[in-house]
Amino acid sequence: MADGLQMGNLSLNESQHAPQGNAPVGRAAYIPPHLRQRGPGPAPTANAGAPSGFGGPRDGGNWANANAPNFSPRGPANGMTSWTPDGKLRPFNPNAYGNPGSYGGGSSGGYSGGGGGGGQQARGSGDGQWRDGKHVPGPANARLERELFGVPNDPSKQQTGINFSNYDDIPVEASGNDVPEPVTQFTNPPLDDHLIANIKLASYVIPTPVQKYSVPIVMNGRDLMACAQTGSGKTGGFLFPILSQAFQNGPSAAPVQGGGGQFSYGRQRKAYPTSLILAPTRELVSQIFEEARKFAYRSWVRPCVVYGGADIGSQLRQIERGCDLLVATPGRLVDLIERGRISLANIKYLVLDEADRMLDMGFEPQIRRIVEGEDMPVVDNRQTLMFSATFPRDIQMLARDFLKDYIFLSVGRVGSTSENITQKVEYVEDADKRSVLLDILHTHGSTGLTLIFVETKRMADSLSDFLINQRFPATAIHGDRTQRERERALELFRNGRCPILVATAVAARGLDIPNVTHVINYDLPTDIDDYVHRIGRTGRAGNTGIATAFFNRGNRGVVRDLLELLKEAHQEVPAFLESIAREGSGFSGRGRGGGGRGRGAAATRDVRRIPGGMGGGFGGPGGYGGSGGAAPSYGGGYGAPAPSYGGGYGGGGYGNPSGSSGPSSWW
DNA sequence: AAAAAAT
Repeated sequence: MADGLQMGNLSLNESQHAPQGNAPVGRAAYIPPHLRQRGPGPAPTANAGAPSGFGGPRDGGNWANANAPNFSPRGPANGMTSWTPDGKLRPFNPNAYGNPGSYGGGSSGGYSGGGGGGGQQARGSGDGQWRDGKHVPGPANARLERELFGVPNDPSKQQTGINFSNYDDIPVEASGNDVPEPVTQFTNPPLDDHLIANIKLASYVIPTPVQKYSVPIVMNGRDLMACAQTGSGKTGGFLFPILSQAFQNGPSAAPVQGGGGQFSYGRQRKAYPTSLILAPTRELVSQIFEEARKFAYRSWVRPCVVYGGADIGSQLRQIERGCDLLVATPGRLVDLIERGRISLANIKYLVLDEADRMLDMGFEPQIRRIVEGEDMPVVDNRQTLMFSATFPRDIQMLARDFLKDYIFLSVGRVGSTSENITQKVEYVEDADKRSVLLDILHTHGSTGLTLIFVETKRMADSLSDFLINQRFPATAIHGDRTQRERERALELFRNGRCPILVATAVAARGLDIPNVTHVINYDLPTDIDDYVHRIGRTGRAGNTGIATAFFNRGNRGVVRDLLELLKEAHQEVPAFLESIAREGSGFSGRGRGGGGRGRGAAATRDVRRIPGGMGGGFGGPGGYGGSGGAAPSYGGGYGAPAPSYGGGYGGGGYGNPSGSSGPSSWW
């Protein structure tokens, strides 16, 4: 569960929002970067008021009568009787979802999803179906419900999440053309009743700020570029509207290539998901998948997950049983496409989660291949949502190529204003760290879990070794350990048998571990966002937490950001921090100027509306630093080092990655 | 600099 339980009251501070388009009045209509090279841009296909989700009746038709011969391979039963290959009526079989026998049939449609006659067709336990143009939810399933949603009052199954008060003053800024009004509740309209029921089961009470905006944006058929981090509720932010529309509109009616015959009996089947969610790490896709299972409970939508390092055979079997919503890491997905087991021809919704991390990890070629090099519908024929913690230039390029007339959403840091976490910074030289750590562990007592972050894998090993020698129940997690070891370490930590976990950045983000009462930054990260994520492992679910950081001059690169953060969160600021911050009066180490940060400002800005900027927007000299911004000071920072801006990007460097438009002559 | 990721 990446994005957690919410409770209590959330009141957005409306004064901090700018829901309606922020483009200065009087300026020519905004043309998003990705359309600028395409001449007079085509009107976006999806318009407000006419959601096109999930291949619903794009032409205004009615699903019940949809004249759509080829449904997605595991599409609606459509009221047809199901026949086996040898012409017998197939008996209802709850486990035989989409039995192969039902494909490849006659001229009329090539597909009959089975389950006709009397029985409701179920897949796995409790799943629903789409029939006669209507959503028929499956029966309740107590066991599955417990598995998905946990047992009330059972701490081991307890839902954990972000403390609700953390959301109170998260600023959200939306810009772009015709930004829809945010919603304030999980209600119908706009959300589907079945989805709302599942949201209730998951104990989500009120939408998080990002959800308040993303729900109407996505449901109005708009593309979205959201700068938000794990923990902001962004998983629900895209799952809610996507699933809601799926429930209301049914499976995709997009033409399936190859004709009906391809589904003849005995042939291996290809999956044609309607939604694709890409994320960088295995842990992340697993978490997203688990969320999707919750909100797809009893619905016709069957979520699947694929990622590397796991047995591909079982993943294939899962896909064969039906795959409407696919959560994937890029590498494994490319593999499956190459094997001909997945087609993207029916994609209606594409989500890139943690896009900046995916690029950091070198996934751009795979992502471009998936989005532009296979059978994915073009940008106008799908809805694309991108999420990214930062908005550096390579992400802007991606947005320009993958999105159309998008709405830019900027969500402030979660936890930056949290007072549930008491943050302490101690001055500790490297040589003293071990003994100070022992002091802390001795005095902190044995309540709760302690998570210790270090910068290197070697340090993780040596420190956990040291602690074990000192008779502390410690273990370690880092990228050089096998997946098994990682899972084992996490499990030991979770269940309290090893209440001390030494971790590298692998555990900093996304992982949701309940009952962490103390986070120790034995080594501070160089990126303040990492720090925020790390301390966010504690103070969750209404509990308080302590975050201790060991600081010395080696960390002066983050001193300014750290200082700013502590003040923002109303934490005590030690005097040595102030003085070290004054020492290094020059750069703050990472080129993050004043700009878009600080004082509760949203994390990032919509570069499209920088004054005077659009023309030079993407990189005229001095470029997107905004009006007159000299290169080094560069406004927002966006997490990239200052030197890389400059004029750096003229001519060759930029190229034309998508190949979708003319070469270097641009606006 | 580290981490992560298809085999």
